[in-house]
Amino acid sequence: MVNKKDDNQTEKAILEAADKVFTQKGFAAARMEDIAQEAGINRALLHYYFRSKDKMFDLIFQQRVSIFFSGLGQIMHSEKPLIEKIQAIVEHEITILLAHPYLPIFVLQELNQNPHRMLAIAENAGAHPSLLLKKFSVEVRAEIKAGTIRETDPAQLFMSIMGMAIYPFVARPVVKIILEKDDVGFESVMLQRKKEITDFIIHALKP
Amino acid sequence: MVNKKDDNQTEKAILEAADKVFTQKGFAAARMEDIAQEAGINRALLHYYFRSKDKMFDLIFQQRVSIFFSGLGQIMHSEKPLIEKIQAIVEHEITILLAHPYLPIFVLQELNQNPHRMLAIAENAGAHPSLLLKKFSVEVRAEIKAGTIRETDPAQLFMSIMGMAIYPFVARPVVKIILEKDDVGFESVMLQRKKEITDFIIHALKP
DNA sequence: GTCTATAGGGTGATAGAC
DNA sequence: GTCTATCACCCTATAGAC
Repeated sequence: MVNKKDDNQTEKAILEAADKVFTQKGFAAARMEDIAQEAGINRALLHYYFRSKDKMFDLIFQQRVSIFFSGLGQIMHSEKPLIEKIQAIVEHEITILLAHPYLPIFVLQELNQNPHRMLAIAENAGAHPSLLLKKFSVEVRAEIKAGTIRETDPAQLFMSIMGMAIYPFVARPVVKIILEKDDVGFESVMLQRKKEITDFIIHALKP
Repeated sequence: MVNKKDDNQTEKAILEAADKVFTQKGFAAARMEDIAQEAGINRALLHYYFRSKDKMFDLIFQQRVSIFFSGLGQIMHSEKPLIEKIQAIVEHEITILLAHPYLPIFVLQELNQNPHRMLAIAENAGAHPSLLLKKFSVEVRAEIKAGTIRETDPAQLFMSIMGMAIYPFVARPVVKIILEKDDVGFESVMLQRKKEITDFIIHALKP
């Protein structure tokens, strides 16, 4: 226990580097050399800490998926009234995606190639994906019955919410060109978008 | 010109195979061997027809982006009234994506890694991306001024339309689990979704 | 713990026979 | 045009010195 330099210092550096490289390039295009350079260390060290590229990737990927789902699960199962809940979802998604720009395209791309990974990981994260909609659906139907919102299919509504919030980040390079914005401009548009989406949905749901 | 077997028969087979493999795995993960097998031929033949993996990919990618944008451009620049135009966009996107399930995640993933490719290709396709919004914006503002729709930012509206239509396909594996559907069920939900989205937008835009 | 050197396997591309 | 054989390189992983 005497001669170790910064034990979990380098481990942390590696994890950050791996996250950056994997997230930006995807598993196949990412090379161990890229990660080592990004972390300022040697390739062999990566294997010393994490054995293999696959093991490293699984770790990173699981973390990323958790970010994507854990917060969402809490909101979905909370006791807020429907409109507030929708507002919270939108704010949460956009806030997270502003902090992690490459997150959704990375997760969705890797998931598309390995759909089975999804279940195991998401359940680990505590958010049974198939249960996400259950409570939400009940609440939507209750509001419809009470006449406070228009007749709508809960699943379709949920897809609309997620699509409006997440899609611009997935299509970021296209959006930047079409809107003629740089990164700063893009982020400012996404900040406005929080209120824009919520208003849009509230009006769309009016009876 | 006597002994050649099926000249553009194999070429066509290769293109189809390349499209399938590249679209499903992305450039980095796709191997020439995969494509050759899928086409029922030999690796060397791929190089005989298309020289290199890069050249092959560029070709496929350009075609895919064209599918994505060419039809959209026509609709955006047409003379339909606003609501009809929005309806046409939604129907067009969902129809195309039902026919090409892996298209958006593929295009968006590769674009994220090579944003510069975007411009050259999209302009080739005849749809200046930065002009896509111009006419649409004017029309939206006209309707607002006429009092037929609510005050809305055209760019935000456009992102909402595209997000609602495209996102479920990008997140297809997640959606299938959350909605507990198989492929057939997913497609039927997306068919319903055409009307769902249009209604949603019309209500959201009511003054 | 961290490095250098190298093994071992895979992949894109070409040469050359048919 | 289509195949087999092979080259040359790159990348993951490990062995071994410090």
